Amino acid sequence: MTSEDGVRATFVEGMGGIGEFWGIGKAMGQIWATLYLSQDPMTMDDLVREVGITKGHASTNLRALLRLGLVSKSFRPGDRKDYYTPQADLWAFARSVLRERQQQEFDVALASTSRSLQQLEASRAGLPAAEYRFLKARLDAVRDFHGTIDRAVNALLRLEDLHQAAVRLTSRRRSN
Amino acid sequence: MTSEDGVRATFVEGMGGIGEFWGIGKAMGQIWATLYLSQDPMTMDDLVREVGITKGHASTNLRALLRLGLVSKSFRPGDRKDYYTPQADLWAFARSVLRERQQQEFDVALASTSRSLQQLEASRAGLPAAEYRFLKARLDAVRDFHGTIDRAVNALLRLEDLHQAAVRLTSRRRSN
DNA sequence: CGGAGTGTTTAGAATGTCCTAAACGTTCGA
DNA sequence: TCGAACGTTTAGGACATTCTAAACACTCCG
Repeated sequence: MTSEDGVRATFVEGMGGIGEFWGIGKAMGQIWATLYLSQDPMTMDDLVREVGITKGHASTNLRALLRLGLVSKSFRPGDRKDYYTPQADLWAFARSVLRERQQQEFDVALASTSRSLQQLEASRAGLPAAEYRFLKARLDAVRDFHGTIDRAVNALLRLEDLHQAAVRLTSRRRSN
Repeated sequence: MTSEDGVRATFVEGMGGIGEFWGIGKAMGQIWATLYLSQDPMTMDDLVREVGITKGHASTNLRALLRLGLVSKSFRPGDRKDYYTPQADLWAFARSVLRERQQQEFDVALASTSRSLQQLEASRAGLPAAEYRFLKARLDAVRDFHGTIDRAVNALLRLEDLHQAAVRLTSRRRSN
């Protein structure tokens, strides 16, 4: 029980909240935060002790973190334990999370809108012309909107240095 | 039961998913979608019928939608019903949702990180110098990161035409 | 072999969120 | 004043999610 424990506890708790908020779960946030404030790689047992979750839960969440590239695993000769290291580059971290969310969003949104448009065309004959035009215009607007967002996010994700883009965006040059 | 019902059902269901995904809830997404595909303002009873939720639930979610500016309310002389109209400008819609999330995120993230930093300073005397420097560096990195993101999002929110920014971002001019 | 050390899987408990049903309050017109 | 129309609030049920506990599988070493 050293004197910096409060520091870690506060930060870990906060990252738990952020993890929930961004849809990656409280435990994942807490695990990542714990690793992030550790000078050395940690084992699953270390995490079980420090985060206060069970081994099984740690296992599941570590696997998810590995899949997202938010944590990496390493080994030591003559030691059967796995050692975990956090992705400490916060911009890479953000890119991973954003990429994941983008993927999910894209699936559901694109599917429903384009399917609606197909159905609209299919039933065009049975509709009043004004109704058809109205629905077409609205659904097209959604599709265009989504397409633009999607391209913008992908452009962001392709930037090797997201940080630079953010700084540039912040510097309020009026470009017109 | 006209032939375009499938169109609406598909889209409404999809927006329900998107609402969940963005943390505003399924019902809010569905209600907004229903209004968006209606040529005329709708009453709460209309929505109860079309979306298939109860009056109470509709009431709660409509209030939330109003608060976020995603829906607006109007009246007709000699008619006690409230009439609801969707925010049909999708860029304004996105701005509202983004603003809301930004607010929440900022609260939790800033609070935990800066509190951690305070605690770190408070317990500085009892810490090995190397440990102090390590924690300070990591927490500072988080705070800087968060500050940059926060400024970037606020810059986006201030743009009167978010669409233009997205289009510009997409057009991949190498600016260095 | 057998047993200790490590990580994974799973059944179910705990928790939180969403939604309904119904009571309630208010306003308006007969 | 009464009752109908409309919207709000609330108690609780249904559901999904998250987490625990414990069984399980694998590997290595004595």
